[in-house]
Amino acid sequence: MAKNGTIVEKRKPMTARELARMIGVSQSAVSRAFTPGASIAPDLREKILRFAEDVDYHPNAIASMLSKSRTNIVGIVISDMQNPFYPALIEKLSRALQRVGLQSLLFNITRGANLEEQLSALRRYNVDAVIIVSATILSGQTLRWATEDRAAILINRVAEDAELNCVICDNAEGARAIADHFHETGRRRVAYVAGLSHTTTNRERQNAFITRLAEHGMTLSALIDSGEYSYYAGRNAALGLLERGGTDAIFFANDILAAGGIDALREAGARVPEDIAIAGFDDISMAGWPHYGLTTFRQPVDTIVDVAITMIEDGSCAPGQTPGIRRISGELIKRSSTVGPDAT
Amino acid sequence: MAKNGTIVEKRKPMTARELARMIGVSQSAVSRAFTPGASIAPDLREKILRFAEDVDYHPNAIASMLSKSRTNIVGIVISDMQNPFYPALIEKLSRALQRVGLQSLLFNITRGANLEEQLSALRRYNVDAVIIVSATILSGQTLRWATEDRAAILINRVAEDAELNCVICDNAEGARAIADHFHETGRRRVAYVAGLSHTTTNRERQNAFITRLAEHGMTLSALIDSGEYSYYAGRNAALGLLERGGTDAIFFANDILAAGGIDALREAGARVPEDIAIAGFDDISMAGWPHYGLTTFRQPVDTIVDVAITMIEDGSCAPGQTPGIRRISGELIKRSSTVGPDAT
DNA sequence: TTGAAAGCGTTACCAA
DNA sequence: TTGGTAACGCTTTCAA
Repeated sequence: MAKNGTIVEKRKPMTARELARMIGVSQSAVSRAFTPGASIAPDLREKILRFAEDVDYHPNAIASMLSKSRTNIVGIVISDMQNPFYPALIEKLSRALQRVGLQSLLFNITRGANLEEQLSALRRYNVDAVIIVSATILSGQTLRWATEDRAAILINRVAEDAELNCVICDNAEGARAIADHFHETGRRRVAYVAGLSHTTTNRERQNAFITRLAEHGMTLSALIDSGEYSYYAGRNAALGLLERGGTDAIFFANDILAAGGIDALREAGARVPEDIAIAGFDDISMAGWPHYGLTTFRQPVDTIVDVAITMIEDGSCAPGQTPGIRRISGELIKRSSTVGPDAT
Repeated sequence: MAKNGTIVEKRKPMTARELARMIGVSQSAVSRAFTPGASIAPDLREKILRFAEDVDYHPNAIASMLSKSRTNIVGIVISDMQNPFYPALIEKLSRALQRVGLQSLLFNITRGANLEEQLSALRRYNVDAVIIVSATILSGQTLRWATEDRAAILINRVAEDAELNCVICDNAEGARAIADHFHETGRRRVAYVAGLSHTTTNRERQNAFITRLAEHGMTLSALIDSGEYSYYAGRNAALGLLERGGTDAIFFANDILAAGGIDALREAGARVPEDIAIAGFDDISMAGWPHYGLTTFRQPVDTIVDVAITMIEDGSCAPGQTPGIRRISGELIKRSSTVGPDAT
């Protein structure tokens, strides 16, 4: 029973030295027992591990970090948890990292506030690697500062100056697939709705899409910058397009925009896909809900995560290595928002 | 220019000792300069900090952890990122922690796999506190193991044996508010759809709801355990209830279930709220979308986060303190899923 | 294979 | 207020 209100002393965990003394071996031996591949007799290791188990000894990771100057921690920098794509990505990422013995230190940065202050812990904590999944906010300069002298990977955006490793869905491929699909399904007057127009992600999708439209001889009926990747931004953009008229298909820069677009159009009395076909990008889980049935380009999240993890493990994203961009192929997912409910 | 493929040595960061030598002061002085409230002459501190800035010296947090045996890291244990409520909570939580100088180490646990292994880093890394926001998965035993000898807070669930600190929305209050609201709006044959029926969260909502129905003399037309807190589970439950008939209102244990319910009912031709009123719990952002207009009980997420942070800061969740349950009041949000689009 | 001992970069205590 | 020095708990030489 806890002593009423009294601060009970936190029992200090056992150290390797204490354990060693108990068993009658050197402290080095204990360290080796816990170091895979260390040169130690199998039975000695066995014995030490058994004892450790009994007395509930666990090596202190902090002390280990200090002497190895390796933390087994990767910093994950994120800014946009509103878009469901990111929580889903973070979830897979952190799981995959855990599987290879890495922990995720979360940096949820806030627009406007002092970024270097928010990210200073990234350097002080000596994380082994930084994974940046924030498509927005971070300027090239901050990016360089945050990743200086440290393994770093950008996910879902590319660095302006190609000085950093990037793992990214092939946005151009996706945009072209959407354009082709619109073309095949007989759409001719097509609009594009950007999220944040200046982001690399948006530019890649937008440029490839517009180029492909031209190649097909289709008309870009409108080009809207919705200002943010949000449901409501999608609604507004769609309503604007509906009012203006002359559009029979809309490609939204991502799914959450498209979801807003679909809802707004239907509420306004337009039929999707009969009057206007809608496509998105990402394939968040909501896109597959019967209510939306959103045709979209599925980001290869699993592969992206795998590639990133591999780069961390094999050191190819370490500082000093020449950085590169890895573009991963995605997949067009056709659903009822473009082809109607009776499609294959 | 990076040397082609060569591993460039990672420039080792400067240490306090080196900086001290440069300036001609003791290493202790450097440490004090960076320690708020340490006894050091203001101008000496000034001088040291200025020098540090110039040569880009930053105290090594790892070393500091080792000697202070304080990490400024809190472990956040989560398992259910599918339900949008949790990413939103995590986001606010991590931001609030950052504001008080704490970093979040993420533990994304997977059902079934060895939990102690997944959580072992929680102990090895000596996190200052553990915040558990996983409503499911963790058994009482694992819970105790993970939080042993360590500051810990459960968010959104209560510990079976009240041995842990809990910060939780007043589920009973919310459930009663929903029941009252159904009553006021003339509903009489009401169903309850559980997520995971055995979770404390569900039990609190379910029991309070059913009790209140009885007090109002209303009929519990059905009690369904949907098996998981998911959109599709909500759909199935709703369709089942529709087919069975005899229900004019449904209280879903959370919003994501309710969203599935609304979509499924409408697709099946039922009118919401005219034929069946729908209410949820949480008030995730989607609930406010015009398409759903979901009446729900808003969890006081900001307050929950604030209370949790305060408990960590003032040490009231430290081991040895007598733990307690903090229930925070929420707010009923009336929307069109119960009162129609023309409500106030 | 084993043990002793020197770091790793701080903080904290003790004199000065 | 300052500087010297012993922890903090591990990893990693270097000898044995």
